[in-house]
Amino acid sequence: VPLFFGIFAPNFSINITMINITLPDKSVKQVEKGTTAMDIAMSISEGLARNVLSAKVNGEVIDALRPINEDATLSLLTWNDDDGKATMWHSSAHLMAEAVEQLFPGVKFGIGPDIENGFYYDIDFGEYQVSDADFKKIEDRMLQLAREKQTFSRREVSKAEAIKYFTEKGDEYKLELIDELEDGEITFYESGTFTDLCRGPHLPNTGMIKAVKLLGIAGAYWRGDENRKMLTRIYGITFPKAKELTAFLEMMEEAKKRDHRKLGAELEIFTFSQKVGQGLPMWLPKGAELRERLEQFLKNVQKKMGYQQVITPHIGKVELYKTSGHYDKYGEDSFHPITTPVEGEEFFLKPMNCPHHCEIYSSMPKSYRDLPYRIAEFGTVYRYEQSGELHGLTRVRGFTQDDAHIFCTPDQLKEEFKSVMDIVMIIFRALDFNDFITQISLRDPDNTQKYIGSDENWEKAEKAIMEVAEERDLDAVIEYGEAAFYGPKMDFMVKDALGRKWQLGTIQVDYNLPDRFELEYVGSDNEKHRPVMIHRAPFGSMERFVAVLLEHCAGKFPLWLTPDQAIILPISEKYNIYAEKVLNLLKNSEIRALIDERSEKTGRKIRDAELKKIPYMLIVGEKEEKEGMVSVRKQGEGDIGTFTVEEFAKMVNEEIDRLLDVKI
RNA sequence: GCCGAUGUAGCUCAGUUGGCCAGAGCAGCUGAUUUGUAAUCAGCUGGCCGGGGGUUCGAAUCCCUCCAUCGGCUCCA
Repeated sequence: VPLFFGIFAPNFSINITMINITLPDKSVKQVEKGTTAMDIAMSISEGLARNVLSAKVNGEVIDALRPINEDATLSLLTWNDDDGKATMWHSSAHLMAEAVEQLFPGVKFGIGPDIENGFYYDIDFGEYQVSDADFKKIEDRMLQLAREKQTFSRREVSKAEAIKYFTEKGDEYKLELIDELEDGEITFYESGTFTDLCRGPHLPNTGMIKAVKLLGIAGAYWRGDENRKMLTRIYGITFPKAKELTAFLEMMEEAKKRDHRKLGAELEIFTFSQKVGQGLPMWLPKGAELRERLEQFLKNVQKKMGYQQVITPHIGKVELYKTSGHYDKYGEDSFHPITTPVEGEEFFLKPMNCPHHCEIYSSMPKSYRDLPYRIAEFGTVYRYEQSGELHGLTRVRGFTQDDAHIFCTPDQLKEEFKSVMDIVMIIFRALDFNDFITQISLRDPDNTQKYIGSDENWEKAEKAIMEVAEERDLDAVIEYGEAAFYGPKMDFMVKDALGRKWQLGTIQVDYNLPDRFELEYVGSDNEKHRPVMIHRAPFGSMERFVAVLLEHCAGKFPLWLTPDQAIILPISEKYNIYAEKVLNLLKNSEIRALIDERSEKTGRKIRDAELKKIPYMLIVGEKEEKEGMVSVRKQGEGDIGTFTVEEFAKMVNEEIDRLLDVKI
């Protein structure tokens, strides 16, 4: 019917069915059935129509050229909408596939979706050897095809027809995908010489793609399964304007400057050595001092919150990990045990601190009056990570967790969880971390038998976590089925300079280890009971935290944390003695400072201090010496005036107190 | 671990199709200069061209292999 409709519409106007389209501003347009989003855009303005990438009809994103056949709400999607961008990038994946297929005939295609920043396509290149040297060629062909303004034509096909097409083409990957689809829900999209199995939606035409950049090439296992064939994944991004591509590339360059690996070396925070081994960071003096300040800060908070510090060894007998259950799960895929030469006893480098802490718990009998029992340790652990996984300080083989374990009764769980969350918030605030994601991981409600612990306890814990998040006004993402088998958890995630997410703080409820270690306490009823355990690490690990912090503040650490808070710049060597005097006064006020005694010009000393991101520069010359003052320059801001050393010290300490204003 | 790329001085990079003792800027050291809010000048030091093996009259340049790094995949207690 729709086919005839178009042709004979004028003669049958009396039979035309009208539909109501509600636009985002709530206005309603009455149009003929079969009108497209593009038609409606055109009726509003031609300029708008030129920018429409796709449309959201009754909540579903569809092609702007697809007929609408019933009353609907409609939003026209442009580059300013995430869904619009997604359409552009998904179509770009097709465009790239078309270009690749023309340049490398016979290649086979896996999947090619849009992603957060662009798109990729997984391709089996067969005998071809492709590398980023081929990018130029592919990009040029893509632009050439884009200029042809190819349309994307959507076609519903039967399963048999779909199978026939890809059998003839010889693409087993598409056939596997089709196999999992129901007859009647299969659609093809055809653009230029390329036809793909695809749900859509797509752009009105490829001409809207004005700028193309292929970003990378990587192996990717078919369907994410490491036992299956590795396809070649090409990442790319496209834009409706060349200028946007330039801006994107500039942003990427900026992000690289924030890379913690670069900043960590420049600011002398940490280093790696091939001789020591990959993934084994070493903290340089400035980094070690900074880390100690972070640790001290947390220790102080924890002390106020009733934690006790403990210290445990770096190795533990194999039996310890058999009891904890970690041996069965990870024994093979971990660092292998070390053995004593005479007795042949086996020890593991500790991959976590909990088993040791459980043994501390049971070293003395506990009564309900001893709970909650909170023990903390900056525990260094070692984990085998596949070599390809290592990444700066964010993914290493040896790292220190700001670990603590809380043993409590099920009734105390909620209060304890809340106080742990408060610690996380205190830390995030002191470091000005406000852009983080909170994730709550709960049981899969349809599959509760795969979790250890009673339903009653799980429900209690899950309810407690949700309530705490709500009471503290946290906008948490809830993931069902993401809980560990031993308990629900809450994680805090932060993005790095390139937008990759890293998990930092974690709070986990555990019903498993108390069982395995047979932990007990005597209740008021004089009966033995099993405590609940909470694992928690507000920083996550010192290494990863400092890495994310470096990127977060682009190397400009908060004043209380930064290695050197001020540098004294004497105008000439004549004022070095006065500079020493200023330095001593600052030391008395617990301000970390140093003197640039080189015989350089002031401009040069300022430049170097600016590049080292030292927060305050104190310039001293004849005038300052005579008056007992310092001229203060703030990093990144410039001259802020002349002060006495005491005034300056007070100003700095007040600034620090504001940041560390911790109310417990 | 897998796919792809990279590896030249502390850092950023040059080194033409293999051919004289491997170069520059910054940093460092020495000296001169004594300086007022983002680079003073001069001289010098510094490299087994990631390690090992091979091809060649000759290798930083070509081949093999190992190591490390980078971007992904898979993993992540």
